[in-house]
Amino acid sequence: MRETTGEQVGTNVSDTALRGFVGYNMKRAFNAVQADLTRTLAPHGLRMITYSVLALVVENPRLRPSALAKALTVERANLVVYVDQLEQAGWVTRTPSSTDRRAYALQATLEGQQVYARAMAAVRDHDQRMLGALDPSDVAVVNKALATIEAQGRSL
Amino acid sequence: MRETTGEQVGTNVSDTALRGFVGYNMKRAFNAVQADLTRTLAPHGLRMITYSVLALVVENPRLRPSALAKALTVERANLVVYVDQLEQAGWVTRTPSSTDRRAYALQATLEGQQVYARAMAAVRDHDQRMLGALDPSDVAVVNKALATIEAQGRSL
DNA sequence: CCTCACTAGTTATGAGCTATAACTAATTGC
DNA sequence: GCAATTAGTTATAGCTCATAACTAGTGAGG
Repeated sequence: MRETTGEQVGTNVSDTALRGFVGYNMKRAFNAVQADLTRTLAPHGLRMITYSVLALVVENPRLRPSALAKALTVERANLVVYVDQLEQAGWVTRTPSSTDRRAYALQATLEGQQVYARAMAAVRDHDQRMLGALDPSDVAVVNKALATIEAQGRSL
Repeated sequence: MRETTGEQVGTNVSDTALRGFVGYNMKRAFNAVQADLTRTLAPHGLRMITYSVLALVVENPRLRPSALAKALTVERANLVVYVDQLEQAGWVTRTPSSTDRRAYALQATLEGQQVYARAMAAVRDHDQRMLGALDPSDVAVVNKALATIEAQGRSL
């Protein structure tokens, strides 16, 4: 005979109310992804945000910090710190703009490009690891839905 | 004639490499969701995490902090602070366990349940706001996929 | 029954991400 | 030319997450 005065102690804790919200599922899934991605990038000397910054700099030569901040939806003030770190690592350079003396052009050094290429391969593996159990068509649906949700949120 | 020595300045910044990763899309979408949800909960005196804690306490009477931490995948050490805040607000009580003198039983006060009910309604609106543009069948796919990704991540 | 490993809850601390305000210098619009 | 705006920066603060270390209580084996 089980007592009814005891406490919830096992794994039978109900979170059905929260599971109904996409935000809750997103947070839980993202935490798991983030943990694995952080482990994946650490050996390359990168974090999620610095990896993203490096990726855009490689992909968009002579990118301006302000454009970069806008593209990543990051505050310019915070971006400064990320670029500082990449610059100190010798992977990104700030060269004064030839047309606007307030602005800089960001560029990846050769070493920065090599680090990025290696990290990119590791991230690809990570992505496969996280999505291995998913149907490719579902992945497409998820990516599209996430983009839609993002756009919806930005418009508020 | 456009000069080719200028910097990327407009909205034509490419992030196609990153867009291929679910983690990147998840982070961006989640940031948007989080921003709106934070605004939604603030008037109720709750944050995302304290709302989640309150929800599970309401749903699972006499829940133990350790079981709660496990259910939310949160460190016990951090949970203490969240419960402290809910207790100080008068929404949750800690009563000593009758069977284990180390443990406590968490319970929502009447006021806690009322706050939760009001917040729940607001969160439901928020959820609708974020998902309004999505096909209901896609939402189901997304929720299932997120749960799968989460489970995959936890197994690493 | 006594020791020892383990568990529940807690405290303290640090790192990382985000947001905001305030500042300098340069540009642009009127 | 002057005002408003923009680019980059510095400083700061709040929230989340992770870890270590501690106290107190439990439980299993000898």
